[in-house]
Amino acid sequence: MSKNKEKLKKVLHKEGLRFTSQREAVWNEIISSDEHRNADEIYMAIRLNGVLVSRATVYRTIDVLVKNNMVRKLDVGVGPSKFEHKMNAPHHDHIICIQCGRIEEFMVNQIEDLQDSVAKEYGFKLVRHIHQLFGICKDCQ
Amino acid sequence: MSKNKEKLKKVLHKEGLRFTSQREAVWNEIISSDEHRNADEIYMAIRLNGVLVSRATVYRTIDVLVKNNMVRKLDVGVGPSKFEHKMNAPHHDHIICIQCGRIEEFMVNQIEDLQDSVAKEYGFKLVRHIHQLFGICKDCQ
DNA sequence: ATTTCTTTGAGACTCATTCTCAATAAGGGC
DNA sequence: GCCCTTATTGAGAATGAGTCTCAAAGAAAT
Repeated sequence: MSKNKEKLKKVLHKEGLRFTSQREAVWNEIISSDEHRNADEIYMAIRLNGVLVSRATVYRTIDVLVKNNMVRKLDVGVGPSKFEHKMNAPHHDHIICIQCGRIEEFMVNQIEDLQDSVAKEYGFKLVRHIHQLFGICKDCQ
Repeated sequence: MSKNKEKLKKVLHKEGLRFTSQREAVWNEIISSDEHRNADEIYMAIRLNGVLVSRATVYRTIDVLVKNNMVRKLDVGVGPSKFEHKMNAPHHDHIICIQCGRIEEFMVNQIEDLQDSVAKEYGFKLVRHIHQLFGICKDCQ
């Protein structure tokens, strides 16, 4: 059994949820690409593969994956949220072009550390963060 | 004429928009409080003051104010967006409790500088950013 | 095999936000 | 002030992402 399938089984078990072919199909579709896709795009991709999974199940499954840190939810400021898997991908944040929608990934250790300090200072136990820079990319300027 | 009214007039003029009593009412309501309120709360507050402004106008006006950096839009992860004015208020970002919804403000110069570096590195002209830390506050832990 | 509990799918529903369009009001020129 | 042009407004319809419902189907337990 693949490592990814293992991972899914483990998380579902931890959540007290059953391993089903639908949930596997959603997870497989999400890890099959490094694109930032919305729920509907993921749903359509699964259908194109000939598998029948409802939109509701796609949303429900994504929720579980996001909650368990396997998928990141991305609010791009306009339209539906986008999702990306976090398997083997190092942590990163995003810089987004407000003209063309282009998304680049960035990661600065110093910023991560400073975030931890802020959380500590305010007595918060940090769960996640959103850090998105919006601007005009080189091509659109 | 108050400085705030001046500011609104200037921005509306710059945008080629007219100065109207409705837009003034929305702006006045927003600067009257330092709370983080959603569009509907702002709408209701205006009505309580006896002024009649439609929901559509509240949304339309907020859009202009956000675009012109007079108001900050806050996506708190669940439910409607919240808004806060930026008059005389130094720049800050937010740390949000995912249990009780409490919002604290923080500001770290070093993070701001690092953001600028990232934008520069990727060739982006930075327009705005979202930086929100989500966690469990002291009281909810 | 029977019971129990979870999951699923189809579509209804929610609710923040945006759109429509006829009526109204600003702003500029006279 | 009065016209004229053009923008703005309000009421409610429309949109659309996401969630919920509930009967049918499937898995697990006994």
